[in-house]
Amino acid sequence: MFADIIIDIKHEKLDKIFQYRIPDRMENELKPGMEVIVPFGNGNRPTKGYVTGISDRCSYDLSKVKEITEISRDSVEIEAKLIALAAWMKENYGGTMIQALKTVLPIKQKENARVKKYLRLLLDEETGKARLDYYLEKNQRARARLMAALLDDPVLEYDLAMKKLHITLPAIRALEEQGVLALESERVYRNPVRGGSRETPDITFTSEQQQAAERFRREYREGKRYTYLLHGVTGSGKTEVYIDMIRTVVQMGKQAIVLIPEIALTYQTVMRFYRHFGQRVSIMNSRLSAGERYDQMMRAKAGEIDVMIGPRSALFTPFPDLGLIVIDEEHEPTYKSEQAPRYHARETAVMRAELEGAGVVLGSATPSLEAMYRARKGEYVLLTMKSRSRMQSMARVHTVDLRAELKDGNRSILSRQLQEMMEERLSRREQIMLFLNRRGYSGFVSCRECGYAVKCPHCDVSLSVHRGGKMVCHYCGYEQSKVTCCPECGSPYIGEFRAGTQQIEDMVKKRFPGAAVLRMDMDTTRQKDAHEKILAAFANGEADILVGTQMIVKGHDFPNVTLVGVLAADMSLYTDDYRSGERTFQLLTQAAGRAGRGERPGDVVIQTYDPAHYAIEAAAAQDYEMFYQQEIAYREMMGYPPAENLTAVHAACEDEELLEKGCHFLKEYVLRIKGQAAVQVIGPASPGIDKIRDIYRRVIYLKAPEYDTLVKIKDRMEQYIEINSGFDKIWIQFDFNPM
DNA sequence: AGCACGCCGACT
DNA sequence: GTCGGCGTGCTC
Repeated sequence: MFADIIIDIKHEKLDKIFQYRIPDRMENELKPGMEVIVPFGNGNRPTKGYVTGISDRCSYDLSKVKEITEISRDSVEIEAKLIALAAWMKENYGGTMIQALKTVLPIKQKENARVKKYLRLLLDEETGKARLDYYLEKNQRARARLMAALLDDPVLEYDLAMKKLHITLPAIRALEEQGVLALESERVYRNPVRGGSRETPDITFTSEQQQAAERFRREYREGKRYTYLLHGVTGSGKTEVYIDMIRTVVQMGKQAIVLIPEIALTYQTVMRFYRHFGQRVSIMNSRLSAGERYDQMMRAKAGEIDVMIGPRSALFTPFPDLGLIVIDEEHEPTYKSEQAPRYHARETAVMRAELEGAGVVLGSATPSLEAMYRARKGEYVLLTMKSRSRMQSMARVHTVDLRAELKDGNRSILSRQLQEMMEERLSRREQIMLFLNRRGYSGFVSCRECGYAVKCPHCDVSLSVHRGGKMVCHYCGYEQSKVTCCPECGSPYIGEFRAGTQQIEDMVKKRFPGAAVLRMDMDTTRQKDAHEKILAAFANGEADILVGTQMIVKGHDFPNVTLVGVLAADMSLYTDDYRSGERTFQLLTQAAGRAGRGERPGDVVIQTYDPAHYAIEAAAAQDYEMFYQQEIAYREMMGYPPAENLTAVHAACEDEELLEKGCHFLKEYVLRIKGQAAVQVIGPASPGIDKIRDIYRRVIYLKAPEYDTLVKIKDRMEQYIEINSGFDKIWIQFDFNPM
């Protein structure tokens, strides 16, 4: 028997699998995920490695294969558990073990630079100079170069010295041995959370909050570890409940992870935790450098912190005794990874909790169908909070039928009712949010005579117009100047189609000249911190109206906002994936939740062309149950997740013909191996965008009632792809229950 | 990352 | 010729 092993050395060159023979005495014991000691390299020096797989065949020159020395028993528990988790992820989401390990283990990679290495000169200037002369005389140029540099600056950064001076390790080692310099490494753990007052404010719970927190506390102390789904309407105070639950866990000497969707990682959220847990809270986010993130992981491992707050990746914080994982806004699509392994944080959290004896709390105002489905089946414990805390009442929701509006001659994007209400709010100096339910900003350019749309030559997407008259591709960055006549038919009637946030901003300014308008979209938030700045400006009352896309409806409390307008509620319904209804309902509910967070009650105006659609009706009625029943019936009928399971097999290749052939063979293969299993194979189909950066893309869908069936097919397909060299140039990735 | 190998200039 | 520095390439 042979074991696949990855060597625990952080260097890209070694980022591959090495095979070792398994001695008979270990055969029964050795399992993937275990840490072992193996002889490595020419000197057979004992090296740490992780077992990623076991097989009875060996694909390497047998005479060169060595034997595993031993299983390291004193390996850190934390790592062993994370590796087991990685093995589970690899199995359930596809991809390689290395990819899985990389997502799970805090590997330094090139951000190693944060843990800086320095060269320090140990000699005084005089002896140093003498030394330099000696090296020059001996014609030892590398040493001389290094010595000269050290005389200029007695402490050099290792990386810098290597690159700028063309010095390699042997030269440094030589000087080290001669006692000329010392190789030092300094690790600077930084704590990104600081400042703020730390009075522990008393939380006054509503009875619903009380019930949820108490039930958790009781069951947790009894040693029960469940996955809870905390379904609480916007403003019901979920965060306070999380804090209380985490307290319960921390009091028992355990640690907690709080996952938040990236966008909501706001200063306020962190400060709320800071007030309760002080310096023992740390955060993770993309704004921290990779090195800083690594430092946070190390602090966690060393037991310096109790609570880690961060996006998806914080799920793998190496806590010594993990007690609880909280996933806030559980329904957010950011919890699904876009890179292999394409894991979902919710399922992975449940798995990690199981491996480590921890509990899980999923929180949302609009739970994902998946979570609610499992709760109804009894897999999760459902905790419900139906009323807003702090005596706020729910917003009133008005639906406006845009078709009727158009019939009555109003061609503006603002309905008459919305305009009236806006005027009223402006006169009362209250704030308004206008939400355009649409991704992107300005529309694409198309010809009104022949319908030709200007596309990117490298990608299968329309170019969009930016200020300054340029047309830009968002996928590859391609730019060209704006066309003045149609390249196809020569007609001069070519121009931007559909209104984006920018156009809405202009329009609103024209209609309400006295009002100060702020706009928030991809365009205005491109700079660092622009996001927070705009929101802060709006919260300070620097503007009366905030116009924006999705991003304005997340998180944030604006007590002075009493009117929210959803300009085109059904835009997100017309995408052709099965989650469009769910996404629309969630967005509308969130938008509605923005209104009336202060003392005054709020109003919400939903403008739509399809007021009878159940997602819009349910959002208008603020009735999750009604939505859930309709949506789950649809999913069950169509066999979509969570009722059944779906795998998207993405394939991409520069050669369109080769891709088509490869997909054909893949499909044939699946049809051949599936046997009597209830598997549906759909495609190869277009993934929506057929080409990005000159690389063609196709997708095959596999549908089956049981997840395991799909996992088994994935395993067979991975084998098939590896064996057949025809797939060498085709990039293939699996996506289980894609979002 | 660490080790051997081999090239190339310098010294006996 | 030989010695030693130093870059290169490989490690199951």
